[in-house]
Amino acid sequence: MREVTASLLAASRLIVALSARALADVDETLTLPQLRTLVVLADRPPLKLSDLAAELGVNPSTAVRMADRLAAAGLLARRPNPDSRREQLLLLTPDGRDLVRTVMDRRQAEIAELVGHLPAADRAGLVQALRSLTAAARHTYPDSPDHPGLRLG
Amino acid sequence: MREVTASLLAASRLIVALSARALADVDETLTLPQLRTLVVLADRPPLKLSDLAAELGVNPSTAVRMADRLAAAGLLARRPNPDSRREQLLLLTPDGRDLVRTVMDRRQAEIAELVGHLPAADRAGLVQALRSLTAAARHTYPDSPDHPGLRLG
DNA sequence: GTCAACCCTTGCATTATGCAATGGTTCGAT
DNA sequence: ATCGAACCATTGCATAATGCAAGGGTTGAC
Repeated sequence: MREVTASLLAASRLIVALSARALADVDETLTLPQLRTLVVLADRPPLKLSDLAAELGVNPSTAVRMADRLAAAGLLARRPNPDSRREQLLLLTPDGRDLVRTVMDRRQAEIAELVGHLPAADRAGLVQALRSLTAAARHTYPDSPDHPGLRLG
Repeated sequence: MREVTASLLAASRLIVALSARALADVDETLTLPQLRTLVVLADRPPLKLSDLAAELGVNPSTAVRMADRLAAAGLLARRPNPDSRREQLLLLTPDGRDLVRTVMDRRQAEIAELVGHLPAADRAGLVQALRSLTAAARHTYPDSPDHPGLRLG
């Protein structure tokens, strides 16, 4: 059992490190929270600020400032909601969308290269085992209202 | 291939979330960087500050302030190095050691519970596949002088 | 004995974060 | 219709984490 957890932790560290590297390779200045914000906003209809905050699991004030910085960097745009003057809609600019796509592609490539070194049998076993694992997580944590970080795609 | 990376990313997110939860369950106030610092210092002979900084991959000034905070919290102690007056040795207090052990145990338990829901076959396949993966990483990134985050235990 | 290299520290700047207070907006109940 | 509760974004204040640059003490080699 100790072996399982140890290998899981090592693999997780590895993926995190590769992800961080993919980000750094694409843009030295963008931080991880900033990327996370952009990712949440990508491929989704415009979000109002409070929904973004909820999605990220942070305080609204944090989301406000994050939006400030990303807007200043030209990656995000604020639009008034025509249906409600107290709300504001956030969406990515074309630059923001491009950046997200580039980083994601890069990460995909980094991980793919790693997995490419794996024997085919291990590769199949990996998918099978990890699917089981996230399924088990879904079972253990049925739905995570208070754990926004736990997104089991 | 897309499947493999997607499942890897999902699993990594899961492990990270569980780790964060284990920490929060044990101590609401301790931050992740602080825990990481304590972990580096645990089970190791006293480190001088510059070595700690190198181990963490941060600027020495960051390590100084981290040590300040952890010392203020009673988790870490500074000792003059009898062999060199310009150096300083950092080590955990008994409280610090206890805290690290508690958090690690908790994390271990969280992950173990998850893995416990896995069919035995998947469990074996998981270890095998993850071992292959970290082995592949070792091959792809022979030794990581500039990637202190990449510890393939 | 001098000077370069090393070590820790501190000042300054920036990002990320939460809590509390505030002013504007919406909506339902009266 | 209006009044108050709920909602929304924002800002002030505090703290942690981080890097860069400068500075003062210490060591060691030459």
